[in-house]
Parts: sequence; structure tokens; C-alpha cells
Amino acid sequence: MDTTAPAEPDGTASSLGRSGESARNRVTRALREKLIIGRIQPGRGMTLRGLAAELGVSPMPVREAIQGLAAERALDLSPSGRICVPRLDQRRIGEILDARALLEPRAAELAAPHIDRDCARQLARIDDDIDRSLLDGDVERYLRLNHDFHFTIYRRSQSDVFLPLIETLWLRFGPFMRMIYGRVGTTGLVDHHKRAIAAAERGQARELSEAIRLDIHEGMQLIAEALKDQDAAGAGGPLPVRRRRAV
Amino acid sequence: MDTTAPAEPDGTASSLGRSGESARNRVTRALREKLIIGRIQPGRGMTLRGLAAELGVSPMPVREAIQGLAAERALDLSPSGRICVPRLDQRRIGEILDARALLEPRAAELAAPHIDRDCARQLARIDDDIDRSLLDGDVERYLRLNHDFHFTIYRRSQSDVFLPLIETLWLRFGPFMRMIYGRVGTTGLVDHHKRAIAAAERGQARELSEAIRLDIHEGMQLIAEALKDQDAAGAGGPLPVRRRRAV
DNA sequence: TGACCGCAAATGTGATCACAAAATGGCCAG
DNA sequence: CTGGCCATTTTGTGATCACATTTGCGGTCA
Repeated sequence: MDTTAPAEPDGTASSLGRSGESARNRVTRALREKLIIGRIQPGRGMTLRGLAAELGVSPMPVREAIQGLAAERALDLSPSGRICVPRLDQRRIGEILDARALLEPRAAELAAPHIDRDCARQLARIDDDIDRSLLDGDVERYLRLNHDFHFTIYRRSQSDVFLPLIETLWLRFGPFMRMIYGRVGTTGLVDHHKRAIAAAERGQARELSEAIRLDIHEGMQLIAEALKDQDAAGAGGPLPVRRRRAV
Repeated sequence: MDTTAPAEPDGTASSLGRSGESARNRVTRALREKLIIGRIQPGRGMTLRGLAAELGVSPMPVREAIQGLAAERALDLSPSGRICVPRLDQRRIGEILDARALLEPRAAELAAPHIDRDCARQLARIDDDIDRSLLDGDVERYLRLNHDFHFTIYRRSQSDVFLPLIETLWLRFGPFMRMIYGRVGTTGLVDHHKRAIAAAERGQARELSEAIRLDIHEGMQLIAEALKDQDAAGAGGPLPVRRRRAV
């Protein structure tokens, strides 16, 4: 991904690119990106006007974007209308991984026939970058690349049924990604990636599917361990709206 | 479901109940209902102001509701912003059923332990109504009851992961439901329901799961046949906005 | 007769406003 | 110092407005 987000240190990004696109889509993309790479903490509250100011638009496109994310359950609208990132308990996290383990191998299987040599090489390149990111301890980069790796495969399925379903799951899980990062280290998780790449190169659908399944199941174990310690993930206080400093 | 929609003959319903709830939610529910029971044709266009007038609200809550549905891909926003019900080709319909066959049996399996005697009796009652609806040839009632049957089970899974995913799939598939209705007749499709009920009564998770799987697969075959004749389902003209008669 | 062009109506988008409900923070009583 | 109460501020909701774009129709010309 060459058009990386502006990524100001504190997360504020006022000039989100592509002026030709609707403000709503830009806001949506900005929020999705933040959620996917876990830049927003579970339970974190946000406000229409706050986001609008932060992104340099009026509250209107934000409202629409929020509704979209809320429909995917990537955001939670309290009965009083307050917006926040959902807190998932251990059971729901398990269910997300369960659903992922059902959908993603199938998507990979559908994708396999459409993965050409270029795509396989791209996967290898991403995976190399992943290794580098792990060595450097660059969490965000790792999370972003891991997402890229998986969706570079799934996108090849050309399925606008499986792809959105899987995206929704990643979106909901994103805020908890950082929780497991500490567990990753240089364990065998990348080996599944290597195995997936090998299968992709040879167009072996079932083998690719199986590699993906194992990758997810390994993630499930890591999560389970992480949750054993820190139960009720992010179950702290209300974790309200992060106030913005006056300009 | 006792609070059935007003259901004026031509589909217009101005006073959608529950004044205590936000207009947005009422609009969303009205549209979801219409989509689920296939009251809106694939390819049908709609307008913000049109829906607003039809539902007796300002365009504002409609805008938000539309964004939510669009995020679920239950509605399609053309690049120029036009709103319409997506047209799904044969392949996408197959993928939806494929995804359903992966998710719904699992949801049923999760639900099984929580299905008590009351629930099982409710299922039997719904299935009886389904039989009656089929005999009467009441399409809408059949579609609504079939939806109720499945979700009476899935809801017991208490999974706000699987449930929304499955709902999205039904929502996208809803507009094509009528297409297959003609094929249903009094074939063995209900037998899977009966089998599911028997499993539900005894709390047999795997058996319930299998019955659901078979039910979906039988639906898949019916769809496949229906599509063999009428390919590119609803591939006619632009099928624009249905104009409302002046009041 | 048919294609092309141009105008008028309609549509989505974004912004702003008013309002009721809710949350926040400070104040006072115990 | 603590707990509850009240006023202020904040927040989402719904409505309305202005505008650029697009759509659709009707007329014109070949």
C-alpha cells in the first residue's frame, strides 16, 4: 500500500487525501483503517463533532459514515446515541475467530485459481515485510501488512459476498489486534504464511485453504492465552471520549 | 410476529409504528422488512426524498438508514449516488448460499443447547403456519414465516457475531426469494424443517445443524434450477425509480 | 425516421440550525 | 472528605437549505 495514511503521531489526520471522492467515503475509509490496525481502543468513545473537526469536514458526512460502520457492528451506538468502539468479551472474540475460520479458508479456495505468479510474488514480498516489521517491533506496520497479506489473497476470490463478510470480521476484531501482538514474537505463525505462499504459487486451492485455516487457528490459540491473563479484555472504566486539546 | 407492518396494498406505509424509537431505526426496519420478504424487486431504484415522503419523515433519517443498508450491501449506491437494490448474478447468488451453508449450521449448533421446550413448540407452530401458507399460496406470509423459523433458531445462539452475518446474507438474498418460491410447492423442503424441529426438541446440536445444512442445500438446488431458465436474474432494463402517484 | 444536443427537473451531498436528552462538572449538605 | 443534587455543556437527531451533478425528456437537424 503506497498511499499510507498521513499518520500524525497522536492519530489526528486532518487532510485525508483524494479530494475527488465524497467526504463520506473518505471518513469511512479513515475510520476503517484506524479500526483495522487497532489504532482505536475498544470502548473508546467518539463524537460526531469531534470526528468532524478532526477530519476537517462537517458532521454530516461523519454521521453517514458512522451509520455504515455501526451497521457492520464495527461501532456501537448506545441507546442514548453515544458512539463507541465495541468491547468484545472472550466469547464474542472466539465467535469472530470461529466465523473467520469458516469463511476465510473458503475465500482462499475460491481465490486460488486466480492467483498468478505476480500475485504470489507480491505475497512473498508482503511476508518479507512482515518478518522485518516483527524484528523491528513495528506493531502498526505488522498489523497493516498482515491485513494486506490476507486480503491480497481473498480479493482474488472476486467475491463480493465473502469479501465484505470477512472485512466486517476484521473490522470488528481490529481494535483487539494489539492485544495479541505481544504474543506473536517470531513464532511459527509466519510459517503458515510461507505455506500459503507455496500453495498459492502452485495454485493448490485446498492446500492454500488449509494454510489459512491453520493460520487462523493459531491466532485463536494466541488469543485464548492472552485472554486467560487479561480477562474481560479492556473491561476497565467507561473509557470516554478522548478530548482534543484546544488549538 | 404480532406487530406486522401496516402493509398497504401498494406497499406504501406512512405510519410506521413505535413513535418512541428514532426515525432512523424505524426507516431501517421498514426497509429491512421489505427486503427480507422480497417486496422490493432487484434493480429497483429508490430516492431519498421518495422514501422520506413514503415513510412520512424528512430525508435525513432516510439518508442514515440507507448508509447502513448500503454498508451491508443490501442496497447499492451507484458512483453517481443513485440508490437501488443490487442485482445479483448467478455466481453471487451461489456464493450467498455457500456462505449461508457455512454459517447457519454453525449458528444452529451454537443455538441447540439454548432451545427449550417452549422454543421447540414455537418452531413447530411456525412450521405449521408455513404449511398453511404454502397451501394458501400466500407468498409473503411464507417468506416471512420461513425467515422467522430460521431466526427463531439462530437467535438462540445468542451470538451477535453469527447473527448479524446471517442477517446480512438474508437481506441481500431477500429480493430474490420470490424467484424461487414458484419452485417450492409442497416438496420435501419442509421435511428438513420437521427434522430440525425433532432435533431441537431433543437438543441434538449436530443433528439440528445437519438439518439446517440440508435445508439450505435444497434451497440451493431450487435456485440453480430457477436460474437455469431465467438466467441473469432480473437482468432487464434499468428498472428505474417507481414513481409515486401524486396525492 | 433516428440520432444528437440542450434545457429543465430531480437527486445526492454537504452544511447549518434548533431542540431534547444526556453527560459532565461543580457545589453544597452531611 | 464523601455522596447526592443541580446547572451547564455537550451530544445525537431531525429538518431545511444551497449547490453541483446527473438524469430524462423534448426538440432539432441530418
